[in-house]
Amino acid sequence: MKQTRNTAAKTEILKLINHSPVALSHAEIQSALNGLCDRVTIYRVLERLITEDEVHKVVNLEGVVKYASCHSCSSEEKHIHTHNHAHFSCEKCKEITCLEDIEPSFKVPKNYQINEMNFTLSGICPNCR
Amino acid sequence: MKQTRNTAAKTEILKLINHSPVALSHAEIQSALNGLCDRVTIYRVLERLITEDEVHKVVNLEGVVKYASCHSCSSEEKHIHTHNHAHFSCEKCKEITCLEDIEPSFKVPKNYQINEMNFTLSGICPNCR
DNA sequence: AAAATAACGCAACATTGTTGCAAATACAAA
DNA sequence: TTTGTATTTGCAACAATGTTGCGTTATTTT
Ligand SMILES: [Mn+2]
Ligand SMILES: [Mn+2]
Ligand SMILES: [Zn+2]
Ligand SMILES: [Zn+2]
Repeated sequence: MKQTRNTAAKTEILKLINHSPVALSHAEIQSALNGLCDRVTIYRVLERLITEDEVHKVVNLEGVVKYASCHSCSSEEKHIHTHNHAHFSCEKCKEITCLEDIEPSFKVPKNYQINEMNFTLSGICPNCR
Repeated sequence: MKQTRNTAAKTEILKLINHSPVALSHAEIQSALNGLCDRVTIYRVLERLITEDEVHKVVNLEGVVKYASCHSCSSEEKHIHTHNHAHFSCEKCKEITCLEDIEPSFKVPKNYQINEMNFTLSGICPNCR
């Protein structure tokens, strides 16, 4: 398998995501980086960070893609990585927060092979009320 | 409130969605309509159908927006409409199916006001295995 | 130091979704 | 049936997001 390198772009992007309490969009990351690298590079770095299980992708109810760090994923078990926790998407401030302690229970549908799950609650976050 | 009219575009789009076993994207609807109307009109009709609670919007794990009919929503209770059922997103054929009998249980997060939920399972659908 | 590999910038393109405005249409009232 | 009007549509223009190819730069290995 192809090895990976640490670059300024990758370091800064990961730092941004790790230090943010909410999930960040590509646009938000780009403006925070302040011209450090090209927007295509941001897409490619995010892709890399996901395959390396450093961050995960979250999509809100409107289809907006955001990226969040993997707090609850211990580094040892990163290869068996699944983000089976819930997310909250605020309708007012549009922020996405990981609700890492919420694991929904459900009956598994017959004949379907389930690999991942996305459980997103939306409404108003504590800051907005 | 503003009244709504029945047009050829609206009728055909609703028929398409109602007769499809899986959720349809704007692009799929457009190609099925075969030039019946402009693509902007499709967006506007879909918006209308959603506010009229005829269809609902589903977003898959990659952020692709699709539209599905409201089978389990009785016409009487359309004004108190919430789609609190799960969806399945196939990683192979990319189809989205409503799993209308699956309602997940979870503990409500404190301080968050929940208005909607999106519970999407993904993996391989029965047709693809 | 040289070769190999990984990451990058840039340009070009595709897809998705939005907005303004004038023309067409649906539908209810006359 | 005709008329009036609010609703819907088409078109053009635009914005946002994401992808690809390719030549250049940077990092790692030999
Ligand atoms: Mn998360
Ligand atoms: Mn559904
Ligand atoms: Zn908020
Ligand atoms: Zn499938």
